[in-house]
Amino acid sequence: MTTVNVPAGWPATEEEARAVQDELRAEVVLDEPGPQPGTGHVTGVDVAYDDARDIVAAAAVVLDAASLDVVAEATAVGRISFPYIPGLLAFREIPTVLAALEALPCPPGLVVCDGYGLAHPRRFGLAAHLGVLTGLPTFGVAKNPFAFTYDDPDAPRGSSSPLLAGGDEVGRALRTRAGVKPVFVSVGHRVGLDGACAHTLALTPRFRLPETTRRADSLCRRALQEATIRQRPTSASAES
DNA sequence: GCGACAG
DNA sequence: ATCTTGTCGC
Repeated sequence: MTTVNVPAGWPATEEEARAVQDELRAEVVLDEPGPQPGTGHVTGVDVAYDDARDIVAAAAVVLDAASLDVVAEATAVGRISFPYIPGLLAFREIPTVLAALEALPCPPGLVVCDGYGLAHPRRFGLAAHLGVLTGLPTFGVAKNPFAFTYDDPDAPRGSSSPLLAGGDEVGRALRTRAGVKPVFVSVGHRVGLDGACAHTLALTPRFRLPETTRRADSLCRRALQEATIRQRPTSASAES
């Protein structure tokens, strides 16, 4: 596991953060179809917090896209770099996520984020932001519709409906399990929406959420626990 | 104007 | 996100 500090010059206010989004938004690439589902590497990233101790832990888990077997993993911990403000989630997660990705022993391939890409008030959510900073293909899978609207997709797995911001389709509500609440897929960088949905279905053979986010979620929680224990030793850790 | 709102 | 044990069900 690696340790990171908040980058110098990292936005400190909402105004600065929004300005960064408005500037970087122009760098997003939307005209690439992206990698073929079921080939290469697919990497899940996720973050866990301990606000009271000002600690954030990120995890990156690389899966073989065909077998969904774990190929590699890495974690990073740091100080919380930004408060949670809807629309500015990326500034809270990105420094530690970048460190985890850089600690991987192999190329991440396609990166799946926990959150949104273009489905965002300024069309520049976490997945788009991470894609621009790394140059990697990225998309987001969120558990909630945020402030967007959608019609409930048909019950069968694979059904979908547009996720709408006003009149624009900014993503898709995708049913990954028959009759279960859909997930909300949106493009980040260098991947098309059809491809992102195909990848999401390939990553959900058994559960509503993609294996990438499930694996990254459990790993970053474990990393947070270990970081917390190191900071404030318990009797159990002191004995061994 | 106020509240809601990814994690 | 997080607070949180056992328990119901495939």
